[in-house]
Parts: sequence; structure tokens; C-alpha cells
Amino acid sequence: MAMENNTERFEKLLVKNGLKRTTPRLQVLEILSGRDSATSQPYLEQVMGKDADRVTLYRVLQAFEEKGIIHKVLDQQGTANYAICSDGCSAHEHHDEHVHFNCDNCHKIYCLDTVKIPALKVPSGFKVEHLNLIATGICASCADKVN
Amino acid sequence: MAMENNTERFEKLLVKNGLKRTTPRLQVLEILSGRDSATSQPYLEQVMGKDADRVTLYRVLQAFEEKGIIHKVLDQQGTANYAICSDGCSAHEHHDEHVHFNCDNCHKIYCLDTVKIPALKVPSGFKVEHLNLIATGICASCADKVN
DNA sequence: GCTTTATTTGCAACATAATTGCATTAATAT
DNA sequence: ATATTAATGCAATTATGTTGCAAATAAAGC
Repeated sequence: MAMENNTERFEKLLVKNGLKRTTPRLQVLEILSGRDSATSQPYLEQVMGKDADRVTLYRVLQAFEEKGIIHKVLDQQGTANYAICSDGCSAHEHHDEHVHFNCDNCHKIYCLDTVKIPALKVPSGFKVEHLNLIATGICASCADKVN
Repeated sequence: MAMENNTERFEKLLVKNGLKRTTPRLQVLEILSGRDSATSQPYLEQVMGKDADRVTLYRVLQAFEEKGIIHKVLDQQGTANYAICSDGCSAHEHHDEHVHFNCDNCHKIYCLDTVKIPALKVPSGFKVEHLNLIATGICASCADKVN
């Protein structure tokens, strides 16, 4: 049980990014870290309840995204979902070019960190900066339940 | 100049899909067909102006999408953009699994019909139904202008 | 061409989501 | 402990999307 305390880790993360250690921010990090898939903005709003103003949540998420602490994935409905970035991310370069999987059944969004997006041939003249691949279908967990 | 008139083509397209030939519908088809990239809902709204109600536009786009006449692409901001489907599309199966290119400069969305999405290896258990790949960067036209 | 039928539109009302300005509060530095 | 700066919460506003319904319009039948 010598593992570092979550809150401690998050506090360091905030300081490192020049953000103050505030309650709403720690709360968001706690929630996001406790989930195995990306978390939708509406869900966050619901869980935080009256603990934080809706506006604050918007601003916290925006700040985190700018600093590269979290990354945003839009699902097929255009709803924003957020997940904590792996260590490779930074304010200047998000290494979030892994595939996201949007389950049609449970609507969770999984970051498939291990699946890299294959290189792409585009028409000449186009300069690709980022790739964003969302797969939809049935996730492993939902497929299991059917059996 | 023996080429078939646009309006005529569109009227046939509507009838074929069991939709009545109405002014707002023809207008939307005209606008979409006159552009080299997908068209955002807000832009359509602006161009149509008071010619059509906002609600009508929503319904026209929805009907077209259901029939497979157009397809929707969400850009990186989650805004809906629409493009006329290539002939392979139908109500039951959209053959829109080509790459979309979202220009960071002009914000246009191009359908790169010629670029196919490469097959993908996902973790076992996940069943992929559809793939959706959006590349962002600078489009050929914007890259040209810089020179 | 006129009438009937069914679809489509436009309006109004409503619901939801997102943004902005500003005063108050809270966190860090001195 | 105080000063300084950042962050929050509230109120107001704007944008975005949805629903029900009456009026208008398109296609079909006479």
C-alpha cells in the first residue's frame, strides 16, 4: 500500500501546469480517473451536481484541455467526452492519435491506446496535421453480456 | 449544352425517394451541389436566410439523410456538415466510409472519396461496425494561397 | 381544371446547451 | 497576515435543437 495517493498526484499535476489546486478541478480529475472510458460532459455535470456551477465545469474542462491534461473526443452525436491523457500528452502536443471506440449499445467511448491510426495517403496538396478515428460498434463488455 | 438541368435532376432525385418537390428541398440541393466541400448547418441557415424556416431546414436535412441523399459529417467542433452522397449511397447503407478532411484554415470539410479507411486491428471482443476518420490540417487550396 | 388527400411548411413555444461580464471568493506568494 | 492573482458562482444573454399544430402546398383522382 505504498502507492501514492490520488489526490496528491492530481495536486502535483495541477501545480505542474500552473493551475491552482481547487475543489472543482480535483473533483473532475477524481471522476475522470475512476472510469474506464471517456466521460461525457453531461455525465460530469450530473455527477458534480450542485457542487460546481455548470460554467465552472466548462472552464475547468477547457483549461485541462489546453494544458494537455485531458483530451476531448466527440461521439457520433457531437457530444463532448473527456479522458485523462496518457503521459505523452502536453500542452503543445496531444498524443491522442489513438483510435476511439464508441459503443452503439452502452454509448461508452473507449480510448484504444494500443491501436495506432495507420498512415494515410491523401491527395497531393493536402497537409495532414492530425488524424481522428472513431470506430463504432459493440464493445467487448456489451458483447459479453449478450452471451 | 445538352447536359441535363440541375433542377430536373434534383426533382427526379426527390421523387425517387418519395419526397415531394418543394422549394426548400430544391434550394438545399442547389446549395450543396454548388460547393466543393461539405456545408455546415449554420452556413446553410445563413444562405437560405428567410427563404426557409430554421425548423424546415432541420427537417429537410434529416429527411435527406434518412433517404441517403446526403451524409452528415461532424467537424472538430461538433458542428454538423452535410455533403451530397455519391451514387453508391442509399437509405439502407451509406457508403460514406471515406476520409474527411477538415481544414484548420478555411474550416472547409472535404470528402476525400478516393481515400479509403485502412482496415483496423482492435482488441479482441470489440466488434467494429463503422469507421469514421477525420483528418485535420491545411487543404490544398489554402496551402496554395500561402505561396 | 377542380377537388381531395397527404405531406410539408412556418410559427410559436419550449427545452437544452454554451458563452460572457462581473462581483465575490479562494489560493498562492510575499 | 496581507497582498496579489486566479478561479468560482451567479445572472443575463445567445445559440442550438425540438415539438405541436394550423395553414399552405404538392401530387393524385375525378
